[in-house]
Formats: sequence, structure tokens, C-alpha cells
Amino acid sequence: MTGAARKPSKRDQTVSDGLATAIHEHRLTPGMKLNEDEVGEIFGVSRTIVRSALQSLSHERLVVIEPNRGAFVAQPSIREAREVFEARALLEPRTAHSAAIRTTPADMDLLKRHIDEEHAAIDAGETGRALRLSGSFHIEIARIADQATIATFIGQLVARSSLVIAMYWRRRNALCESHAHHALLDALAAHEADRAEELMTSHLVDLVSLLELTEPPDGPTSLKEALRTE
Amino acid sequence: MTGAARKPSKRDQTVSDGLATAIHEHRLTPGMKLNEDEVGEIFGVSRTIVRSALQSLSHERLVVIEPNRGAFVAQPSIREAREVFEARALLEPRTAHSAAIRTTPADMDLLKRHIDEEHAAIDAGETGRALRLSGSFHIEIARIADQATIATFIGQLVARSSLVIAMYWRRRNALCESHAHHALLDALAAHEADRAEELMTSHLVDLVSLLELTEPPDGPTSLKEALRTE
DNA sequence: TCGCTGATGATTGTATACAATTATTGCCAG
DNA sequence: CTGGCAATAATTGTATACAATCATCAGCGA
Repeated sequence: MTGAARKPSKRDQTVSDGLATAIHEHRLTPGMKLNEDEVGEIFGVSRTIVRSALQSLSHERLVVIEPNRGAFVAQPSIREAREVFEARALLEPRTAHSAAIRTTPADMDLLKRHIDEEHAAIDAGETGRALRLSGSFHIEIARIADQATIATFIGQLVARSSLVIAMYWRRRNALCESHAHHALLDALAAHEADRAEELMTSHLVDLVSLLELTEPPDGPTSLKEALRTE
Repeated sequence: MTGAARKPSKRDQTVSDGLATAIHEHRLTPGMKLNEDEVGEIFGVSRTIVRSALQSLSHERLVVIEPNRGAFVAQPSIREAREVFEARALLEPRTAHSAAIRTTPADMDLLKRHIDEEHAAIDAGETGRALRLSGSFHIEIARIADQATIATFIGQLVARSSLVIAMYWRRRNALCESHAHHALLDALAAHEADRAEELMTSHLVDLVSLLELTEPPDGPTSLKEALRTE
């Protein structure tokens, strides 16, 4: 349930969802090459479908397509990383505000279950899954705010954040942010919109502070990529 | 120069730019069917390219792809229309703020020339072109703000606004908004960030006020569309 | 006349074949 | 042994062919 959007005829969606999930869970890491034949064989579809899915992901900036060279998992620059979180800082707090006003008991149940899953994933050591769920939490809030357009943007930003985290999050001391999510949950439950807004703001600030956006990113995945002059 | 983004191998871009421009200029109106063979023949490319371009436009919500039925110019609902301008209200004022701080003389020249072109188009009665240029003005400001990520979002919103205007702008008494753009220009030139922010806010409010978002939209383009039960 | 059903035609969905481009490897001159 | 170059292989870009789905309409029966 990443994003309820257009419908490029189902099979494209399967492939791009599969790839997107793998990226969210850091199983596909920045810079990796996505060979069309290979991907096609994995999902049991032809290159036509794969190309369609890759273009879709490229539009969301999860993948970069270099003409005649192929598709690669995106490697957001430090600047891009900053921009992504600046955009989130612009969109998410107000969205949390709106969400706090509209949160229904059903929404609360969903969010609670979400956090539980997140904890379970952390306890089970499935950091990849935990990370993806952590992002979904933000998307869920955007959905509750009932602003589909903004929710779409936030969805894209969360997805890109996953790449940023993969590249710039050096200190991997477990996702300590679950506390922040809990606090947000409380504010939403109490319909305290202003508090929710503030909590979201500081939560995002915290996230950025956990990144190391002053140094160049990790070395590339493969030697080839390392020695490319681009 | 609508958007400097990914590069799906040049030819897709040509087609999708062509279609997008036509939509911006209201030569393609909401609900129109975009037949793949037809479009392909017009641009001299195969359906492969056309489909790629259509998917791209569908991702930006300018086009809606209905599985097994084809691609149509999007018909934003009243709700979508509101959301688009709410999102703009969230993004553009702060962007104008940033832009005011960073505007260079070169930027000013560009914006001035832009406004001149806009006026020329209005005087020449080319309302379509005027409308497109009016949108580009906003995009230009986002570019000046030097936030590529947010600029991309604004670009999409401006594009969708064009559809909203096509559907909901009943009173077509010339684009009187050029005054607002002039005022913005002045604020940018003077680096008065706060004023630029306020001007942008009120400009967007004005724009929305010119729309009629209380009634259902215009009748469909063709009888077929009219009688569809969707 | 109205409504249903089945055949026909048009359009989209997918796979595959071929062309163009890029990457790799082996070879030879220096 | 090194560096450049040419041949080969691998991969992407595009067009086309075929399959699947949907729209249209004629024909039939009520």
C-alpha cells in the first residue's frame, strides 16, 4: 500500500513495487545496476514491462536512467539529501496538523498496529523491514490528513529518504525514532494538532541530525562505478 | 524548458513535451482521448514511444490511463482542484521567500523578459500561450529558489493547475494576474523576502477565487464520454 | 419498439526481433 | 610491460507482430 495512484496495467506495478520495496529495505543499494533482462527474468516478464517499471521509478527519483547505459539505483547527492528533508520539513508538519484533526479511531488502530509491526521488525533484527515500516508510518499520516496530492509528494520524499539513509546514515544504532512515532501517535489520538505539528517538525530535525551530510558518500558498490569519471 | 529532469532517451521527451505544451495551452482539453496510433503518427514515432510518453504524463497526473481503454487528458475533480492549490499554497510562498533572497540580476532579466512575452501573448490574443507563460513564471521562481526537489513539485502543480483552469475558470476576462506577477517581480528585485512570500500567498488566493469550484465541471468533450457511466 | 446476445472491428497489452550504442577483450606496436 | 585500437560481446533503444480486451452494431426474440 505504498501509493494508490495511476494504474499502468497491473504488471508494471508488480515489478516497480517489488523493486521499490527492495530499495526501501536496503536490499537494493544506491548505485546498483538494474539490468533489464535480469529483472525481467526474476519477475517473469518481458523487458517491455521492466522498462516501464524502471521509467516509473525514475520518475520518482528512486532510479536514474542513463541513456544507452541502463538503469541504476539512485545515489542522491548531499545536496539532494538536504533538499529532500527540507521539502519534508515544509510538507509534513502541516500535514500532521491536518491529520490530528481528522484522525478517527480506525486510523488509530491502524497506526498502532503499524508501530507494533515496526517494533517486532526491530526486535527480530529485520532492520530493512523496520525501516520500510517507519517510512510507511509517515505516509499513513499523510493519508489520514486526506490530502491525496500532498500525500503523493510525501510518499515520494519518504522513498527517497530511504536512499538518503542508505547512503548517509553512518551510526546504525537501531532505529531509536520509534519514540518519536509514539509521541506523534499520542498527539494524533488527542487531536492536539499544534503539538502534532511541532512533534513532526522536531522528528524530522532529529532524523536529519542522524545523517552525516558533510562528507562525500560511501564508496560505490562496484569497481566499475568507482572508476567512472562522470 | 518546462522541467529539467530524467532523460528517457530524448524521443519520449519530445512527445511528452509536445503533449504537455498542448495541454498547457488548452489545445488539448480535459477528457480528450489520446489514441496511441494517432499520436504516434503525428510525432512520427511508434507506439512504444507514445506509450512511454503517456505513462510519463500519467505520472504527473496530466493524463489518466484507464486500463484497456486508453489514455485521456485528465479531468481533475473539484476536490483535486482544491488540493492542487492547497499544495501550491503550502509550497510556493516559502519558495518565493527563498527566491527573493537569492535573486540575481540575471534572474531579474529573465523574469522581466518572461513577463514581456506574457504581455505580448495577451495582446496578440494568444491566450493559450499566455497561460503557459504565466505558469512558467511560477516555475522560474522555484528555480531561482534553488530547490530542485520542491521546484519539481511546483512544476507538476502548475501543470495540473492548467487543467484546473481549463475546467473551472468560467469568467475568461483576460489574465488580469499580470499585475500580481509584476508586484512579485518588484519584491524579488528588492530582496524583500517577506513581502514576496505574502504576495505569493495572496496571488494564489486570488487565483483560486477566480475559479468556480462549487459546481460540477463542464460537459464532456464527446457524447461518448458524456454517456459513460463511470 | 425495446433489450439482449453474439459477431466484428478497433484499440490496448505484451512479447519478440532487430538496430544502435556501449562495454569488454584480445591484439599488436612501441 | 604498457597503451592504444579493433573486433566481439553485451545491453539498451525502437519498431513490429501477435494476443487480449473492449467498443460497436447487427440480428433476434420478447
